[in-house]
Formats: sequence, structure tokens, C-alpha cells
Amino acid sequence: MDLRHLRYFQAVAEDLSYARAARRLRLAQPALSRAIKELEHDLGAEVLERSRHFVRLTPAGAVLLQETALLLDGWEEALRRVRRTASGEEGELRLGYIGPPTQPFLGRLLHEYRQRYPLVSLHLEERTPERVWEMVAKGRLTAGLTRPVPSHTALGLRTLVLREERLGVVLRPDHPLATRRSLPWKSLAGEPLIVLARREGASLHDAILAACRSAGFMPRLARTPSVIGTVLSYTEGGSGLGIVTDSVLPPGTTLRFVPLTPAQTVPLVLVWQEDLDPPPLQRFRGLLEDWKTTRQLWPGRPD
Amino acid sequence: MDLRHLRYFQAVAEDLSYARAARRLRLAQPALSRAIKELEHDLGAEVLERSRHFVRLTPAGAVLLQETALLLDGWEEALRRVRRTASGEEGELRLGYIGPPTQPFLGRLLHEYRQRYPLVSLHLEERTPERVWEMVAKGRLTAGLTRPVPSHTALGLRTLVLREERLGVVLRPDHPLATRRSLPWKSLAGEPLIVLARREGASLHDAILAACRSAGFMPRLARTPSVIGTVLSYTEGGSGLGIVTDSVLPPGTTLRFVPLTPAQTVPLVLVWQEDLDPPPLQRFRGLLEDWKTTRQLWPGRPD
DNA sequence: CGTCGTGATGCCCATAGGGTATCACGCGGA
DNA sequence: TCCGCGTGATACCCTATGGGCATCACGACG
Repeated sequence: MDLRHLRYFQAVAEDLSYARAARRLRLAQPALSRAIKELEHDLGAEVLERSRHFVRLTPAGAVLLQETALLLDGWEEALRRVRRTASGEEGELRLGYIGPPTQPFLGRLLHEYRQRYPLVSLHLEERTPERVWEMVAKGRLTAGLTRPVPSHTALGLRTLVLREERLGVVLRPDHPLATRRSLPWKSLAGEPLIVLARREGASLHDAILAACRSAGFMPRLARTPSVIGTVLSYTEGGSGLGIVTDSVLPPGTTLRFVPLTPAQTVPLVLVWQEDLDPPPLQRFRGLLEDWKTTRQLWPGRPD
Repeated sequence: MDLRHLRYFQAVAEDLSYARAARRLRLAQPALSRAIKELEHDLGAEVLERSRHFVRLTPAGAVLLQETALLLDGWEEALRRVRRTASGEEGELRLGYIGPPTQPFLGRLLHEYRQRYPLVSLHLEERTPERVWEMVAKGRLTAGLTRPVPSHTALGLRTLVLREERLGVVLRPDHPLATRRSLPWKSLAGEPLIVLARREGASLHDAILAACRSAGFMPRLARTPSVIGTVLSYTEGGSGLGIVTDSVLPPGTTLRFVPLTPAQTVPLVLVWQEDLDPPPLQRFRGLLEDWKTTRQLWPGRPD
């Protein structure tokens, strides 16, 4: 007994005629006769009462018709769900991210994603770069927007670089160097620097220290707050020079960002497990790559 | 794509192994490989991710497994319902009946029926004999416990006689004739008789009139109430002699029932439509015939 | 390095399932 | 009254589907 029997029975029961049902099913009538007989044999019960001039349902047939309709409709719907799941239209995307560098685009991006794939349930977790990386590695997150964490189990993780973000100084507009197009790292020697705490993102922190070391001096870290906003606030308050990536200045701020030379960058990447690449993530990556090539991620900023 | 594919997929998805699933299904492994491939082809999506050393579900596969379990379980349950319906264990029985003559057994009978077939939903309608007959003829009732109504569309209706009920006089215990084993009809000549109103049951009423006519007198109908109980009350109050069937005396009454000779009977029957004989009715009839042969319907009364 | 166990592939066969032809039977119109 | 039409059932044939066997390629494991 299979779905075929049910479909045939449903057709006959709806038409109350073998001949008409057979035409509708594009089938010869004897095939239908046989199929219904088989169905009845398997059920161990008659479902249709037939004479040469009418066909009608037995009580058991009426129940079967009702159950069949439920079953077949349910099956159609199940098929649709499976297909949607396979295509990435439906499913789950658990996305981890770091706040400040993604702030310029994440809201817009997720809005677009939701519009395209409204049935994907979206879970968001804002964490430090290391934590995001680790949660992706453990499978707690489908993917993460974060900084690369090379030490940590790179095996089996894949990354997509969204942008190499240039490091630079944040200056008050009235600072004497505020109009410069760029500044050498060594001009920071001896200056009180404001840098995000290392525990909030080792790669950024270490990139800054490394750049200073390359420039031949040991940086003087006046403050290491745990929030990027605080770096900017300290700078605005005159406590020192903030060192940040170029993406974190909020729109409409009076602070100026001056890139440091030689160019030192920290990448922003999407990470995910190589062998765990569910369709919703594929779609998300597709959207990201799309926005990357059309420069919608950081509009008005250089790559 | 049919149920076979689903069952096979379910087995593989549960075992996460083609070879084990094949053994469980008593099937060679290649057949499974092919079946899953077909399923995937029909779905247009991969449901299993297979390497030579592990099998795992894709997201779409996980959804399919879940839906499949629901579907197959639902189908099993549907099958059970259909079979129960065919066997009469489940369904509907709309039973019409006339009150007084069925009172000695109907409660007990329905109790037994409910116990045997708890899933049959029982609808009861107490009506006059004619109305019960008519509702059965129209298909508003599955069956009726009533008096035969010969005039009315006997075509297509079948009946089962449960008992021929003897007519007799109801007498107060202090009545001079109360100790008689039987009385001739003609002894009723000139007596004030209490007979159920004709509109409440033409067959009973007419049988009484016919018996009197055969005995050579015109009965004097003192009262024609519409409830059997009232016939008894009038009798008890001394307004006349009640003429009833022998089954209507409530247990524990002080009234006496004396059969009239020559014996005149009115039958109590079960009626149903010949071509509409749903399984619950068949079971009900079976129970009735059972009780009839084992004399549980009117215990202690002659046939 | 050979063995074992995996899933995939190729080939063969039985049979399940469909088609054609035909039957028996009532209904309706001529 | 009779013939034609349409019904579902039956008999028979044939094909394509689904299963089995043998085998392959490959990675794990001893």
C-alpha cells in the first residue's frame, strides 16, 4: 500500500465514478479497479460500494477519504518545507558578531536578508572576536562576523575576508594634526594612546602593538577601555590619541580619523565550519559577497 | 515518490548507515542507495550527506525526517481508524426508539453496547413510533426501535422482530378480576377504557380497536392520554381499564396485568434501511439478536 | 600493508502495474 | 420493444520498476 493507492482512491471517491476518475488520472479504468481492490485487500475492509450504476463510500471509505486528504495535503506541505529548507529559504542562522566594526552595515544587511528569506529564524549574539570564533568552532553558532583568531583551531574553519580595515588615529578636530591625510606610526612615540583592551580583541590590540614595534618604539598605553565608544570618548575628552580601525567612527561625529603609515590593517571576516554549511548560511554568504562587490557594506569608505 | 521511499529514508536516517538500515529492512544495500537517490532526485534536494565513513543528515534531511515520522505515524493511526470504522468499533449510531416498551432493556442494552464499542458515538432520539419509522426511512436515523408502520414506504426498509407483545388490561389489585389469568376481549364491552392516543402510536391503538371489533363490540374510550404513564395513573385512580402491552408495567407496581384472549399482539421491531447498514448497526443488531436468544431483553416475561 | 566495512555502480531478472480487448448489465431514447 | 451507450469487472499481455548479486573505490584499523 502506498501513496499511489491513496491518490487513486481519493480520485474515485471524489468523482464517485471509476471511469471519470480514470480519465482524470490519465489512466485506463481497469488499472483503477485493480488498485482499489488492492487497497481494500491491504486494509482488510471495503471502502467503496459499487454497483454497475453508482459508486458510493462505505463508512470506512468516508473515514479513509478524510484521512487521505489530510495525509496528502500534509505531505505536500512537508515537501514544500523540505525544499525550502534545502534552498535556504527556511531554517536557522545563528550569527555571532562583534559590534563596532559591523555596525556600519549589519542592521541594513540583516534587514535585507530577512526580506529575502523571511522564514529563516535569525539568532544574533554579540561577543568579543575570540568568543565568536570559538563559538563557531564549537558549532554553537552557524557563522560569525569577527576578527581572525589564527591560534585557535583553524582546522575545519573557513573564512571570507570582507575588508581589510586600516588602522589610524582618532583626533579632535582642533588637534594640530587633524588635517593630515596620514601620519607615520612613529609620530605616536611617547604619546598617550587609547587602545581597546586586549581581552576585547587580541588581534586588534596586537596589530597595534606590532605596528608600533615595527616603527621602533614602545607604545605608551594611557587607557585600555573595553568598549570602542569609550576609546572615542577618552579621545574627545583629551586623554590621549585613540587608535582604531577606520570603520568605527559614528556618522556625524566631529572626531577626525587619520590613517597611519605604513598601512596596517586588521581584517573583518565571516567564519564558518567548512563541513557545516547549511543553506541559510550559503544564502547569507551570497548576500555578503554581493554587497561586498557592490560596495554596500561600507558606503563611502575605501576598501 | 511513495511511502516506500519515506520508510527507507527514515531507516537510514535513524541508523545513519545504509548497511545497517538495509539489514534492518531485510534488503540488499544497493537497493537502499538507489531508493535514497530517487528520493533526492524527486525532492530536488540532498537529504543525506554521505562519505564512505559516515552518513549524516543535511538540514533538509533533518526536516524530512521529522515530517516523515509525523506522516508515517499519522498514517498508521489513520489505518487503525479506517479498520475500526469498518469493523464497527468506531463510528456513529443514531438510534430512534419509543420509550415505554423499550424501557425494560434499553438502558442495560446501551450500557453493554458502549462497553463493547466505546468509540461509537451514540445518538438517541425518543419519538412516536410513526416518527421513528419515518426518520429511519429518510436516513435521519441509522435505525429505530419501534412498531411497524406498514403503510409507510416499506420499500428498502428491513425489520427485525424483537418480540410480539401481548395486549392486556391493567387492573388495580382490588379489582374483582385482578386475580384472573386471562380475560376475553368481550368482557371489556361497555367498560370505560384508557388507551394511548392514536397520534402517539397508531399500530397499538388500531390493534386494540381491531381486537374489540373482532370480539363484536365498539370500545368505549374513556380517556386517550398521550403518555403510557398516564394510562396507568388513570387506571390506578379508578377512571377505567387501561389497555397496554405487557412490557410497560414498571417493576414494583401494585397494578396487575391480565392478558386478553384471543391473544392480540403488537410487535416491537428494529428497523433500518436495507442498503444502509453501517458496521456499528451490524454490531448493534448482533447484540440485540444475542440478547433476544438469551432472553435478556425482557427477563422473566414470556415471548 | 593487507583486511574489513563502507556506499556506489553495473547488470540481470521477477514482477508489479499499466494497457487493450472484452464481458455483463441497466438505463434511455428511438 | 430493442438497440446503443456507459458502467465496473475480468483476462491477458507487456514493459519498466525495484530488488539481488557481484564488484569497485576508498579510508580506517590492526
